[in-house]
Amino acid sequence: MRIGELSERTGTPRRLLRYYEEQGLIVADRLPNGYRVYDGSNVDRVMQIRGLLDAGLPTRIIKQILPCLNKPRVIHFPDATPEMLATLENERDRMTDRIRCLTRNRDAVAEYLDVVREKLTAGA
Amino acid sequence: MRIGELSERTGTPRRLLRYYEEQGLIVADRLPNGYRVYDGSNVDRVMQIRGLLDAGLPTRIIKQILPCLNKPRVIHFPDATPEMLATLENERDRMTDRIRCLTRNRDAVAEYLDVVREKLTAGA
DNA sequence: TCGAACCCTCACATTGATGTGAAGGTCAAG
DNA sequence: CTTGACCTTCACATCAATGTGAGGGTTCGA
Repeated sequence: MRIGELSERTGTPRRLLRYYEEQGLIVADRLPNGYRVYDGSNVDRVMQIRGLLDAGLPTRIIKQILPCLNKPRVIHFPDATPEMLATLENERDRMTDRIRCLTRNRDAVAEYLDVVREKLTAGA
Repeated sequence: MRIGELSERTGTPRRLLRYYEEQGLIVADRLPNGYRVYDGSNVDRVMQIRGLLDAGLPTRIIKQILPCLNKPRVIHFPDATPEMLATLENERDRMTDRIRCLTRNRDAVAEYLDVVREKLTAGA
């Protein structure tokens, strides 16, 4: 598929798909005329990128964790330098922190909503 | 305490504490000379704000969910307009999405690290 | 009374993720 | 062969979060 279809299927502006490519998050083949071509796997990939961006991770970090997520677990050991492993461990922990923070606050919001709903139905 | 101490205790630049105040996320009393004064509760509050910012929520949203998080559950019903409730429900769901995404990816990173560590200790 | 260490406001700069549009090439259908 | 819907690159604009520093007031201890 070309960029327009990927854009539609992921709900992502073309502009951003080019940006993600520029940042090294996705790669695109090119047709002889220069058009970008993508295969189906890019849809999931873009969704994942958007989710992580939305969760506060910068592209720089996303680029580093994406290679860990390939389903056929192929580990490129040249990438597995000690620094890289330290970075990944650090990111893993930061993600855990984020999850904790989000969970705590989401639960509080949810509880608030429950209480309000209860009052409203009782009072009406 | 004044802004310097709050800054130290939260690891947050003064500049940002003033910014959060400007955005309506925290309030500060003022000494006669104009200096900001804070009490201990602001430490937790600032930490919470930073956590949420780090998790990708914009100040605009944080400002809306913070009132739900007061421990003595005091619900200001003037705030509880239908639009506000809809906003909160929407945010709650978005937070749930973020949690899911982060959890999935964190687990993948963790698993990757486990595999690499295993290979390294076995191979060395 | 002076200097250090605070505090204030104001304002401009930067960074990352985006929006937007110009100027132009490609291609299929009428 | 032209029109419309694609695509390209390039570049400037915006927005939120943050950095940085100027210019100036306050407080306290030597």
